[in-house]
Amino acid sequence: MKDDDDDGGAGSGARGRVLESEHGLPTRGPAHDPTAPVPLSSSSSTQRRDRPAHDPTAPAPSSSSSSIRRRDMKDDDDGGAGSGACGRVLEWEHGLPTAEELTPVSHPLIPPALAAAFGIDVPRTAFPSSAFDSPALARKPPNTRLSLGCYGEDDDEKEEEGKSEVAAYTTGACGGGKSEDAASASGACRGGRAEKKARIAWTPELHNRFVAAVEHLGDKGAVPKAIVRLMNVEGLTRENVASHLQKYRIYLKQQARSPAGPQPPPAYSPSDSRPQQPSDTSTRSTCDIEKLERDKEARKDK
DNA sequence: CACAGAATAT
DNA sequence: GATATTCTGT
Repeated sequence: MKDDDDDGGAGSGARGRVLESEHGLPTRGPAHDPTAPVPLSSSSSTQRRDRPAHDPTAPAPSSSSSSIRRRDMKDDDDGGAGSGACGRVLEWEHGLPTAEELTPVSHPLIPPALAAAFGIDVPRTAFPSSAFDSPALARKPPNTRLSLGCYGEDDDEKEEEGKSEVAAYTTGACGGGKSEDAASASGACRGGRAEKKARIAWTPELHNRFVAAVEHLGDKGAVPKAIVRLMNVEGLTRENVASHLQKYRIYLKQQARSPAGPQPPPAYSPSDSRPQQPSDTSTRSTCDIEKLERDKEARKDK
């Protein structure tokens, strides 16, 4: 247990930084490939100081003029929402992110530094939009990348995570003891080995997808594996979902237990809470869920 | 063995 | 408190 640092209580501590992407949306194209798994993204409103200039070698996806925002939609996607957080909650209750929002939400959120480190350039849209034939395949291509930010330490830590990537857990077994190298995590274990998994942050977007998937799968089929598949979020592991699901269920139970309970701030999820309002039962909205549904089926079909 | 779920740890 | 990791049953 020499791990020490780690997140630990850190959560609330100063090191709250997580995988927040750049605050500014990088150059945004209109549409992305619907098939590509949405990279774990998170947009926090936390004021984030910019990273120092990127190296000249880095492509630096973040353009200086990041004022490109497409606000035509009725709702904004990110939950963080730095500006104006007024009736947004209501909006959420109304409709989960529209399908368009749900799927295409993919930005190259890899910190420039990291990208450079890996010698990769954030792929923009390598796939023909009509390539949604098989999302499953889509995730495989060289396109896929870990966008999971690491719950690193504070701000100025440097990423040394030696290519952990997905391969990290592949070796899983690795003889059982796994904490050893992790211990020196912060130090320098260039050896390259499975490191501690960075904590993922369940941003409103992620949670939305999660809820949508769960609800869509139904009580019966809402198991981690299925959920992960439906969500189709790059880097999201079954364990991540399992953990979240566990909590989510507890939350639901509480909700059920106190329907009239005067406990307004349960807010487990900043986004939405329950499935849908009781009002309509006939008007099945064709929304995000549908999209997911389609995706799922397509995938299944494959 | 892989997975889901609960229990526990960080 | 939020997630991760471990444990246990299937």
